[in-house]
Amino acid sequence: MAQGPTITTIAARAGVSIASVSRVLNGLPTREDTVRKVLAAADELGYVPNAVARSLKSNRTHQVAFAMADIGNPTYVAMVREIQPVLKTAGYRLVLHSTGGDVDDEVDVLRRLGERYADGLIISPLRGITEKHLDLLIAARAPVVVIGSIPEGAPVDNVRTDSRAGVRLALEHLYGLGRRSIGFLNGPLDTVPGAARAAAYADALDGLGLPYDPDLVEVGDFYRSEGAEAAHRLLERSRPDAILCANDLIALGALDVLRAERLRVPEDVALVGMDDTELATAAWPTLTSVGLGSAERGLRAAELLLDRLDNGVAEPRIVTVEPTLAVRASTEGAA
Amino acid sequence: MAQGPTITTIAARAGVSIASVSRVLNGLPTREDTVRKVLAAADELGYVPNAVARSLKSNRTHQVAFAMADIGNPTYVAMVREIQPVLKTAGYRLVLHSTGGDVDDEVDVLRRLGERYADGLIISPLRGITEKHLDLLIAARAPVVVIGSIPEGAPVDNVRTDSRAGVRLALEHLYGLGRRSIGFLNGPLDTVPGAARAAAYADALDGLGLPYDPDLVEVGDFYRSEGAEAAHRLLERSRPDAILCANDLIALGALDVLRAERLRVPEDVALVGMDDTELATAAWPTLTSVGLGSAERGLRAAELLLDRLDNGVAEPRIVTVEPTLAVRASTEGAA
DNA sequence: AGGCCGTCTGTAAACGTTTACGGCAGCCGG
DNA sequence: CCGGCTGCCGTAAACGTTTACAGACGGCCT
Repeated sequence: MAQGPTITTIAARAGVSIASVSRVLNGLPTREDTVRKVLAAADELGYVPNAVARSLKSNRTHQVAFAMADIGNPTYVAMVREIQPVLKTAGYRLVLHSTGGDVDDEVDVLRRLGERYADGLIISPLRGITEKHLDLLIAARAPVVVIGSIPEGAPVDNVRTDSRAGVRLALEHLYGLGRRSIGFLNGPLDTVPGAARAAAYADALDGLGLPYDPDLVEVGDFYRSEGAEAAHRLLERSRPDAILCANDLIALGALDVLRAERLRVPEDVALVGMDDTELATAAWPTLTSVGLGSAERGLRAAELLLDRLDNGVAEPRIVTVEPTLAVRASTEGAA
Repeated sequence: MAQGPTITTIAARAGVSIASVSRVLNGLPTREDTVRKVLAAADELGYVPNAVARSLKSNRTHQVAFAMADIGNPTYVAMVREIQPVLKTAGYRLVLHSTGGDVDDEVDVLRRLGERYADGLIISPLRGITEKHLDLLIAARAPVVVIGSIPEGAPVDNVRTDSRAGVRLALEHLYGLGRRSIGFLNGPLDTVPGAARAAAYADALDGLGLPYDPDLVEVGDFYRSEGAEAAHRLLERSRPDAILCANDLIALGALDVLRAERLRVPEDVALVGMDDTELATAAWPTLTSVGLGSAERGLRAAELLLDRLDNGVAEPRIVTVEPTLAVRASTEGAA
């Protein structure tokens, strides 16, 4: 594992200056036989340019960071899956941060961006943009794209989903099937998705002329076991004929409980998940689920960032991804 | 987005030399009031050290790369999920490469490691270590840990799973349940897992005194739809009383087909998946699955790499992770 | 009082690139 | 035959750090 060759080594061997070596390697116009000598020397030495030195000079790392709460969550996997190839094609590496949804961790990522280890950042803050975030965002020395909603006037690109429309899609679908007592299993209210979905649920009920019944709402966390517990609590109190879950994992938990209670899905209770992940089609009955366009949000975020990296400053842009409803057996009988 | 402050800026403002600034910021012994002046200046300027310059000097990037075929595959998600926190705790960032299982891409990752953008690499080559890999591995200027099997004597750390034992666990379980006609839906034979599992299947049958029947074996790809197609082909020819699938996705595909054919699971056909992912418990009936310790393999790989980064060279080590069998409803009746 | 030691600081080199600038040789035209 | 232009090339500076080395200064001991 000896120290690798540098352009100095090559220059010595080829009998030229390091400037010539650099020029040849970068394809700048050079006399034929100089090119030959340099390339030969580089080849014999197995030269590989040092990315760090290059970055220092060019002020470009060719890296982009992506920060999200938990790579175990299929939503984020979908995003990464879109982001990665786009970056790769454009010649960027992907640096992955799992913050666990911790605000301090998120802020830390933002601050660290000042170390210039990456040319840009895509961040999906679970707890939303706090004051601390905002200051750092404004002062950030590299472009940032936020996935999720941001405060008015924050000076960054933003990709969001219309979760209000998504919830409305789900409730209208259930309403159209004749369901009138529609429960809701939500995630924590102090998260961005949790808060947004709570508001959207109340809104959509209102739009359908249905009353808001607190007994039909339970809050847990975005995991299966917590979803099951929440479903359990809900069913102890009330007997809805449909349940909307704030993500597919919660819906799986609810499915477990419904099965244990010998309630048939969808005959007794129709079930709708959110995020439309692979889990929705793995379940039985397959889950109707509201797709919030995770993959597309990832894609658009990457595109926005690359555009900004290539073309410099521009007005902050906001992209909204439309939700979709994938109707499956958990609301419409056998698949 | 003005150019950020450097130690030179700080030095000017504090009226000291850049060496003093560096010393203060690195906590080297310095006179009290110099420390104060420097820290004050740094604070006022909002100084953040430049990671690239630091890397150039120290020859450490504090980054580790992880290369695998597809981040959409739950197996790799499990690995990343373990690798990330370990690296983070040790002060390393994670660079993610999805190679799509393409050999050239994998080789490229290995070659790029020479650019020194990362201090080490964890790689899980889908197609195995070819000659090209091997040369680069030997010449690599940074430590590499390979997840999956490697040729004898390759000079790198290695974390592997005993898939032979895993397959044996599954077949013995099925045998114990009285199944004697055990089909096998495999992935491509030119992948490492595919080849290993094919051999293990033949082996385990032999160990149980069962004949190897080519009609009971089908090859597809490691995806759900391909698994379904393979299952379909298999069932057209033969009527096994159990099917082992080379991963959970294939098993889901098989489940779809069995359901369509009105074959009951597990009464008519017992079904076993591999990898023991989240999908296994999302399915219905829940899937018995062979756990190949993806999470643990990721963890151990990260530990090996960090150890090598901290403590320099040592003999190449091989860690083997034992498989486990999670027995669920798809082989043992109602959950 | 002089020398010495210890503490702190500044100068400068180094990490591996890219690139501005000036020099040199060769060629052409006048 | 000389001046100037063109085409290549080498020298050196720069990116932002860390760090070896030497210098400055004060205090203490003899």
